[in-house]
Amino acid sequence: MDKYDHKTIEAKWQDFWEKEKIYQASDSSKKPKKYVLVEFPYPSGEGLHMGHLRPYTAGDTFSRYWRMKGFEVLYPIGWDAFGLPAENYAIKNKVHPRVSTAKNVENAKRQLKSWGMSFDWSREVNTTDPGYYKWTQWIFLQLFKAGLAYEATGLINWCPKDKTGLANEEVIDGKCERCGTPVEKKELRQWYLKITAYAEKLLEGLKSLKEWPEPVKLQQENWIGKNEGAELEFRIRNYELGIRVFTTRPDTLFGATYMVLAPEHPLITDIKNQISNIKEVEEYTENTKKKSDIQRTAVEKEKTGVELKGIKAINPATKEEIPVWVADYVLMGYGTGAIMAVPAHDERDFEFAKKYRLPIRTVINNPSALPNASASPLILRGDETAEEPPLNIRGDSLPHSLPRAGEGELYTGEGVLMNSGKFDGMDSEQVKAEITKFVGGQKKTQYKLRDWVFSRQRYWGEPIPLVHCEKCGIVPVPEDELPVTLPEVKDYEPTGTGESPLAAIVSWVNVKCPNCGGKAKRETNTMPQWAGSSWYWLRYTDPQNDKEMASKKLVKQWTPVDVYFGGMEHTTLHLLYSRFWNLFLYDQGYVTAQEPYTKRVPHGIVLASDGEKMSKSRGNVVNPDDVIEKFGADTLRMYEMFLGPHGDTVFWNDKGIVGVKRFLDKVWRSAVSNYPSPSGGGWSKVGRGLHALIKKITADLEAFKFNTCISAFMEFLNKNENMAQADFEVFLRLLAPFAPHTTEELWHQLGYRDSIHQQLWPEFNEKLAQDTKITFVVQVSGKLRATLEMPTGSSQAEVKAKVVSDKNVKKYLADKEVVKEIFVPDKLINFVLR
RNA sequence: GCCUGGGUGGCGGAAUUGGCAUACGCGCAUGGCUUAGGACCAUGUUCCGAAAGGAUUGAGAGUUCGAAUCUCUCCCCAGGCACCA
Repeated sequence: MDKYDHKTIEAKWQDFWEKEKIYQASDSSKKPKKYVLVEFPYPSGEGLHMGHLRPYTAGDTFSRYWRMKGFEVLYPIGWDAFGLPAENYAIKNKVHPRVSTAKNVENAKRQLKSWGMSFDWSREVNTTDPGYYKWTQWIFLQLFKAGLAYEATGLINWCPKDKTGLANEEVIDGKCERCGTPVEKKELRQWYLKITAYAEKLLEGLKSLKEWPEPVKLQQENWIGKNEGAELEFRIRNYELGIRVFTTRPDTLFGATYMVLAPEHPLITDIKNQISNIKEVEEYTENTKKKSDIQRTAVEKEKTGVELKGIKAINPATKEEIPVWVADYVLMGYGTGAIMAVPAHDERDFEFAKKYRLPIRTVINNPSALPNASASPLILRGDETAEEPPLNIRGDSLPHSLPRAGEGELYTGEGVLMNSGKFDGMDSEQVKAEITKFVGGQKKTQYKLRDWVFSRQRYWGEPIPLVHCEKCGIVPVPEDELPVTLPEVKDYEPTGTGESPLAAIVSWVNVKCPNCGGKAKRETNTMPQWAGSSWYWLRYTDPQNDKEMASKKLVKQWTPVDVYFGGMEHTTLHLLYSRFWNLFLYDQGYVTAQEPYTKRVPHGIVLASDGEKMSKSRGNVVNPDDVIEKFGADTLRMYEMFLGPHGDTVFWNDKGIVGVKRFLDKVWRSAVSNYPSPSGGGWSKVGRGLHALIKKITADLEAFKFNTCISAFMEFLNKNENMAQADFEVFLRLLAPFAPHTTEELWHQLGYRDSIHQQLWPEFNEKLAQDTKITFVVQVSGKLRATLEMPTGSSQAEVKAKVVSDKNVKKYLADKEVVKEIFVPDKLINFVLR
């Protein structure tokens, strides 16, 4: 064979690997372990796409590398198969999701095998398998028993197209994460997981994740959104209840000239009969409800609000009576749903005060503002108690006590207090605690993270294993009755009323209470798709266990995951959720690692060559199956890596692939023409360069710089087309994780019987990896004037002696005085002229 | 608006972290092989210039013997968050 026939060869070795089971991870191995994880795919009808190839190839290459390094590597795969597409397909075509899913799994599995992935198929899991979701339900029950799952009625995100509630994390830019439909707010009874109880631990844990990329950690940190401040109470005039507010700036309390309640704030209904313009207020709050989140939070939008006439709050610091407003720029979901407004020191309050002519009182001195008010006559300072009152434009003195409505200056920084009674002259940063104490408030930590809306009004998900009993209330299904299996339904169509299609299966819904035996109904909501993936890496360690989620011994043996390849888009979804579940299971003593993933390696997205997302409607999809048909898996894998750095967005471009194909053909030709018969052993004359190659490939692999590995291979082969056979064998071993089929075939052609993937990774000798000669850079005043071949380790004197005789350099040095000479060993010599 | 990345030939990208900018690949050009080729092989290919030489890493400044790399100002692109008090 003088040409590499990828179809025959790749199929042949895929069968061989499967038969020999060389990629199965052994629980009883004496070798040190490594756990390589890739995000398991959703088996869609379209099959796997280029986007899957990127992390899977990286994980595969890495697994192969670690196996050759002598580790027992666990590289498992499974199916995240609950979810909407299968269900929507069922609605349309009346095919049970179980059936279509099985078909899609079959196809995706064929694809993964054709890519030459070294997965351990004996550990395959499927989230829709009752033997799997039994344990998803079991974990839910543990959360429930720990008080971390609760039912509540509240305003939640609702996707009108998918007809289900959504978690906060599933709303991207105000739209449904799955289908892109603008999300609405709906008042619904929902199950929540109290992820907020783990806010601090999730934040704390990030600090221990030394091998996570900073941007990923930062994004999670921002999502959790910790904010330290104070909770203060403002009394309402002639009323027993007060208004509690959260603020990060208690130091500006003296500047709080009004208050704002969120439109949903319960106080508005409580004091309804004291509000003289209640009609106007209710009209406003009703209007707000109708608006979508997108409309409500649009930045360009001008702020609106209505004053609660007849209501006055009392600023606890100044004892002044201040107006109370309702405005939709205050959100019910954060803090207490009410704020103290300090227009002089908060941008939003400033804007609002300007519009509605509310008083703006400066209480923090802006150190960068000009001290003399007359120097900037347009800026009015409010009720400063300076001895000489500031001047307005006409030069008149201003009234002393009250700030002029709607006029003033905005300054949001820290500084020295003014107009703040006994706190005047103190530093704003230091005075925060004191002022909080002065008005009887408390220090308070707020998080932006919200509890996880955990129920979905859809069919194709794990049933929530709870029962509603008329007498006992909510009762968990006993653990020995798990799993609560999904019943067959006639109609998958979501009802849209906030009830799941399961509610219509009377025979399934009506049960006896496990507690009292009385009449009870099953919970009919299902879990979100994120449930199954929140613990799947644990199941891989012990996938057949029907007594436990996974045996503690095996969990301890394999976890944490050493390296987890996946997408940036899961940073505040799967990655956050699974860390939460793991932390919980850790606290309960079921898992041994506090953090599930030691290292996270994100990949860039694969876009079409037109720079757009690959999509059927655009017609720019490149199907990996077609590329494999034409070029083979090794070429596809290597080209995908060669496109660009693993973390970068890459554009698929059909044109460049021939470069990688040519390289592999060249490897093939080189082998077939140079080494027709088996022999081997020892190092040869190109050994030096080869040591350098081993060093380079090893280092770049460890740093996930796959693209430069490929260049290094190409460069080496270009220079050493006819290397000695022993060297070629080393070259093949280095290339094996990248081109598993080609290298396996050539390895066997060289006479070996074992798989190349079970060979050891080549070691390099540091001394031999160094060049014996190096090219010196000769500069005159920092400009390159010559280069010079010198033996490694040459001294300054040796280099100089050789350099000054160089014609070119002489020309530049003639009649000039050398002020300074810079010598960098094995690199450069620079003559600085006057 | 805020927070992250990033900006290098015609294109994808490389540069041992302050020391030969443009490796490797695509494309293109010329030549070879071929009945033919959009196959393969060889050579060349940052820009200006006939050459000597000069210029060049988004723009501008600075530090340094020396800057793609460090500092400052500005512009642009991608991603995340966004009326979060």
